[in-house]
Formats: sequence, structure tokens, C-alpha cells
Amino acid sequence: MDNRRLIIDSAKKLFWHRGYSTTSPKQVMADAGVGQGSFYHHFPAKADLGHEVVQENGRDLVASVRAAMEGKATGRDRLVAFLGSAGDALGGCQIGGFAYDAGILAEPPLREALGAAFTELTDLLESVVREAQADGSVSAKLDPAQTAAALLAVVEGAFVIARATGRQSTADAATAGALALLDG
Amino acid sequence: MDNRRLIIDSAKKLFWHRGYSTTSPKQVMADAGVGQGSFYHHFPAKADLGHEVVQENGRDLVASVRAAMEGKATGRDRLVAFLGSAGDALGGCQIGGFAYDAGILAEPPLREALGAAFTELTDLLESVVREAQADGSVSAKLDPAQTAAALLAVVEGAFVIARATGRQSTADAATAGALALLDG
DNA sequence: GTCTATATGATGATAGAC
DNA sequence: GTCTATCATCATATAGAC
Repeated sequence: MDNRRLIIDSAKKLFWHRGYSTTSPKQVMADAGVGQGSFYHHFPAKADLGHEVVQENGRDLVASVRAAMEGKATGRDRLVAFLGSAGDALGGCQIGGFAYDAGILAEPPLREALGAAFTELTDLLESVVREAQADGSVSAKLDPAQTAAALLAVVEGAFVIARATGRQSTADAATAGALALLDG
Repeated sequence: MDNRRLIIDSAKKLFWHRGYSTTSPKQVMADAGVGQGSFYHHFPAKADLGHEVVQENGRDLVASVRAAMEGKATGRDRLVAFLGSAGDALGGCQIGGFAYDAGILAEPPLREALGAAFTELTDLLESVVREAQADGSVSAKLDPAQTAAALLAVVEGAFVIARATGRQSTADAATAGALALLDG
């Protein structure tokens, strides 16, 4: 119905799994089933679509992390739920791959949107670490900001390693190791 | 033989910092200071150069990790030295970015070389975790393979986060947090 | 808003002379 | 081994009709 929405949804999926620079407008049009005229009417330049996609994928990721944490009894359980984000790592992180995409980094608005998404995720995790320390499920000795950063890095790294090796089990090993350290 | 080396060295640097798919043969030629005739004489296709680069960057990374660990008194100190690999994260990991590059993943030989490099790093780290447990500098309760995978993931993730936010300090926070967990 | 036709430059090469 | 010329294809649009 709404071609603009069809374009964005296709681009979100394609930029996520195949990369921004390595996906052409033509591929997006084909996937969305819209013509060139429609595409360039809604997005004068590819970067305009990219900006929208980085923002939406960032929001989606934060929302899915919040959803995965919902209903968990302790702060530690919520952190465990976050580590589960790497449970299907072969497709790559919704936004992590953009950090290595020269086409994203070359465009200041896209770069800023990417940084903002990571900052929001870090802040969310830090607040959950504090909750976990408050309810006694995680050691009070840990620095909340650094612990949150480490957990986010483990998950992002797990995506990288899984894609590099082609084996999901390498991501699972990383998150299991991180959990053991957290509980240690 | 000299131009071949110049081409490889330029490509190693450019593919590392700017990505494989987003760097053209022409850019490599310009950086290396060689002409098209020379380039295609040594590397019939871009992927042939890419294969060489993935292998060399993998070997270089393993070698630099080994060098950083050398002379450290305990296994834990060697792991700390490895965490320091993310001390200059804004340029990206020598091989980590390839995991999100569609042009690398689409070529089986490049993909295999990438996976092999990660496997070698993981194996190296696992052996160091075992040494650390043997000398008492790291808890014997930890699973060596999972702990090694987690530490590698932290470092790879630190590169991703630093590039996404544009701030080295976000990588430093992640590795500091990981060290605290390891010592915890 | 969408269509088709057209334009410009880059990419990843190949051909043949030196 | 290296050079210059050439080439097909693709990426990224723009123009104007409907």
C-alpha cells in the first residue's frame, strides 16, 4: 500500500543482512516491488533512506532488547536475556555492521544516528546493571558503566565471530563465557 | 616481485580501514603507486588480492597478539595484554570488519581464510586461559574455551562500539569492564 | 506518486603494444 | 612486467510525461 513503507522495510532487511554500501537502490526496489520513480520520489538520495534505516533499526533493536527483558525477575535475568540477543548471530547485528561500512561512516547524519543508537543501548544496559546490583543478583563491586559496555561488546563481538566462522556455536560460547564471568 | 608487495601492503591497509567491497582496485593502485597493467598482472581478479590480504592480516594480527603477550609474567597478564588490542579501536579490527563485508562472505576462499584466522585466535586465547588457570592468576572454575571466546568477543565488540560512537573511550570501558569481570 | 528514458561516473576488468 | 586504450556493467541518480 504505502510504497514508502515498503521501501523502508525492504531496506531495513537488506542493509541489515547484506550491508548498506553493498546493497544498491535497484536491489531495494526489486525487493520492495516498487519502481525507480517511486523510490526517488520518496528518497531523493540513497543516504536519505539509509538515515531512516539506521534510526529505525536502532529503535527496533532497543525495543526488542526491552521486550526480551520484560517480565524477568532479577536484573541479572534481564542481562541474561540481553546476552540472548546473539542467539541468532549469523545474520549479523541489526546495527553493528554499519560500524564497518564506509558508506555509513562517510555520511555525518548516518554516523550520528548510529552512534546515538549505541549510546542508547549502553545507557539501557547500565541502568539494568544498577538494578541487578540493587536487587543483589550481580556483584555490587562492579562498575555499572564498564560492565554494561563489556556486555554490549560481548554481544557485538559474538555477532562478528559467528559471521566470520560461519558457526552460531562460536557466538554461543562467547555469551556463555560472559555469563560465567558475570556470575563468577 | 616488488610491485606485488607494494600492492599487497596498500591493500592490507585500505581493506582494513575502509573495507574490502568499498575499496576499488583503482584506489589500491593509486596508494601503491602502480599502474593497472601491473596490478592485473599480479592479481587477475580483485578477489585474488583479497584472499592474500585476509590471510596476511590474519597472520599479522595473531603475530601482534603473541608479541604483546611476550614477556608477561602470568597468564592473566597475557590476557590483559590481549585486551589492550582494542587500545586503538577507531581504525577497526584488522580482520573483524571482513565479517560484515558482503564481498568477502560471497567468496568461499576469502570466507574460509577469515574463519581460519578467527579460529586460530580463539585457540591461542584458550591456551593462554589454561596457562592462567595453571599459574593461579585466573579462576580455575571458568571454562577455558568459553572464557577465551568471551574475551575475543569483548575485543571485537569494542572495535565495533568505538567505530559506531566515534569514541575510543567506549572501547576502553568495555575492556576495563571485562578485566574487572575476569578478576572478579 | 509513479512511469520510462536518459545521463554520468565508477567498477572491474581485457587487449595488445613495448 | 608494465603501459595505454578500451569495454561492459552497474550505481546513482535526473527529466519529463502521465
